[in-house]
Amino acid sequence: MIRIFIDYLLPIFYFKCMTKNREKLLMILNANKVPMNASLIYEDTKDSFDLATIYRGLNYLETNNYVSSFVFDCKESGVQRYFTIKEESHKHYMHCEKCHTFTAIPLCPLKNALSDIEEEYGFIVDEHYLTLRGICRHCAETTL
Amino acid sequence: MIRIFIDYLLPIFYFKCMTKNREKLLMILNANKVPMNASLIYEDTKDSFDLATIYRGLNYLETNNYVSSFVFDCKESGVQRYFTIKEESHKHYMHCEKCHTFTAIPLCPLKNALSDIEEEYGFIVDEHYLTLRGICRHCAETTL
DNA sequence: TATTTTTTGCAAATGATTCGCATTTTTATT
DNA sequence: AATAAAAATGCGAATCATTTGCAAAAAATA
Ligand SMILES: [Mn+2]
Ligand SMILES: [Mn+2]
Ligand SMILES: [Zn+2]
Ligand SMILES: [Zn+2]
Repeated sequence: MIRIFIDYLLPIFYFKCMTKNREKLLMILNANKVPMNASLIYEDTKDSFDLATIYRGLNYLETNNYVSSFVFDCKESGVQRYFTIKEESHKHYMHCEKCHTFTAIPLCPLKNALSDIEEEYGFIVDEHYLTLRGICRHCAETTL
Repeated sequence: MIRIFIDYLLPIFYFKCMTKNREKLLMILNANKVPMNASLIYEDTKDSFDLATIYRGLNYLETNNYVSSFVFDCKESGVQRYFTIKEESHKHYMHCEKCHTFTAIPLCPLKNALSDIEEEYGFIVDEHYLTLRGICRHCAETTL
């Protein structure tokens, strides 16, 4: 299997503890570039490995900073955790409730806002979660 | 039971279909002013009514626009849905991972950003979810 | 008051995620 | 390479928030 990864996003000891399964998970997330949940990944890798292994693998990858995740309540498939490869900058997403896909918002619209809030409320912000829900351009055009 | 509600936040036919239980849910949410999940409310109303009724009541109140909700993954209590009374303007919250409470962010820091995104990506934004996770002022001061 | 509709309590079902444990694979040590 | 120790996997069972079926209770309507 060919290992294609962008250096800067990988911890130094990449090959340490990187099993075939974990690597496959990374490949899938890297190939799709959109947030995927466990069952979506399971589809992608059918009969290749177990769902529990996928969950365990994703958790491992997250605690070791290869991927990050968020929970989202899709009107079609309910509340699930979605995973993405960690990139240079963190990302937020818009979710279309017609085609149920995620689209990345290239730059975080909260840059200044967060430091303002920290200053004003003395709250130390470790993480922030932002998701938009609506109708994507494509679905808006093809008026179903 | 005394009915204290702020007019503007209540649909016109407030008393229609407003059962004792649903009213109690509103009272609790209105009294606490912070996002509460079903079990939290259940504590508050112990032996008064059933957990399933709480869920059903909250769902009713949400579809009828009395309350709104979001899912949040608290490091202590996991992924749960939190409900708040609907106020004039929608609200976002900071969650402290030391005392596990929510604090409202009085004004939404996404005002302009959203219309920019709609314009740039042709995505129609129906809802947006923003939550901050960190350490609140109080917990930061009392260095545990 | 009688009839219809809605809500409730309780128990059982659901669905995403986790966990226990025996087995297999990987890593470290002779 | 062979052996011993450690970590990962598959499978099934457990967990936990939330939902649902159903019969009884309450509320709305006639
Ligand atoms: Mn969706
Ligand atoms: Mn918490
Ligand atoms: Zn779409
Ligand atoms: Zn705190």
